[in-house]
Amino acid sequence: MGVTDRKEREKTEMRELIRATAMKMFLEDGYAKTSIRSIADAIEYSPGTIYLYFKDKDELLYEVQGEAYGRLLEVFKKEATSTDPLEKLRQVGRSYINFGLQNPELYDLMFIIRAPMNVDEEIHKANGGNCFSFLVDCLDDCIKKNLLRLKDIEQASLLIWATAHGLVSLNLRCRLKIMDQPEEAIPQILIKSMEDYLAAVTI
Amino acid sequence: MGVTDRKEREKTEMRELIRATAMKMFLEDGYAKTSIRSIADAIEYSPGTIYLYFKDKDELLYEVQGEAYGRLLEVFKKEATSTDPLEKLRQVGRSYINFGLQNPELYDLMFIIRAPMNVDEEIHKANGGNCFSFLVDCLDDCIKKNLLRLKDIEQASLLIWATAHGLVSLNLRCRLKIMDQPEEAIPQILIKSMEDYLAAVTI
DNA sequence: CAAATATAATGAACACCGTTCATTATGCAA
DNA sequence: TTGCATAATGAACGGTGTTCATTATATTTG
Repeated sequence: MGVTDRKEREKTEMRELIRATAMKMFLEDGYAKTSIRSIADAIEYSPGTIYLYFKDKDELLYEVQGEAYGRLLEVFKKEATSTDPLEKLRQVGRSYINFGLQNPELYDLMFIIRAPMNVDEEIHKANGGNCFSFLVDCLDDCIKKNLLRLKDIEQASLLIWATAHGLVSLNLRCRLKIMDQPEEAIPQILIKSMEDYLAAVTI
Repeated sequence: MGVTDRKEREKTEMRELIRATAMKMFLEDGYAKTSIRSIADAIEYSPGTIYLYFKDKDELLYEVQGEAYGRLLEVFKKEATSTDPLEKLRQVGRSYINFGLQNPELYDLMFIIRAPMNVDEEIHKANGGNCFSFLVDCLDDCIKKNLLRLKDIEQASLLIWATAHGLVSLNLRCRLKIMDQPEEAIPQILIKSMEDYLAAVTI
């Protein structure tokens, strides 16, 4: 039965088309401003068709989230390559912040947007797990070699992630306008802050 | 003309009624899930009436934000009273995190929600300025007495705020489910993390 | 090949949303 | 009491996510 094979292939292709289109539109206009209707328009299908391939808009979000986490992990692998554990940690920090600054809508959808993944934590572990592991492994090296003031790996990972996320997300929500800094200076300030932070926790 | 006085009083009272009702509903159900219609319902007026007192839903948000910042500042003043600058800093950190954990919807609306304050930065400075100043003053003491590894006050304020915000907001968005920790343990982990962080940047 | 069937796509409809505005009701001044 | 300014209304507009009876298409069967 070559027919059922083709059918299945067509089905996954259609799913892929919707996913890719959604990704593109989320990236450009953000999740909230991208409507199911507009996605349907873009692929020249009717709105109802989307629902034959995805349960709801959230499922589309999860799918795109997965891809986004994949991209972040790729960035880590490409940019955090130092053999010196501390330098590698600094590279991870820089990469994370740059990723957030360069892909604001993607970052939003990965870490800030509200979606009921509150319940389904498995999806989320799978999605973000690899990225978090990269950080944990990196810190593991540093702590084992006694390079940091922080001793608990999980707690240290949480702290460093929280700091980087705090910097990026406060900026994305324009909360740094409270400081007297020009717009253009912000990226460097964030990077510098992260580096100062890492320096402070380094022995 | 006592009439115009009363008119004016009634007008501000109505505005206040709407604001208070909105505050209550935002706190309970969140900003997104609270509709203008439902606010109108609650005060037994028609939806259109709201627009006689507020330009749009965002203006209502700003108003509530202002009150929320006021509450946070009150918490700071009440809970961060130590004369020891470092202990006071720790108290601020704990208060901030507890505030976020105990008022998730309020925290959301203050720091996470997207609203076009992107343009109007003055509003925001006025709103959050006092809270930020409290932190800055606190840090100023610490740095002047050479108690911290961080030397730039503004950068240090940014870092500490970012760390606390990172911890709270990652938790609010359930991103900490990635770690193998039971739900109940999270508050203590966040507090402990913040304390460990402050300890690490303390000389 | 034709008819029957299974599958895919449709798009109108539903219940919401924020917002506007012509219409109506109200309370005060003349 | 009449006229008028002000306040309140609620239907209407254009949007949203989502559902589902209907229609079109493609495959299998007789």
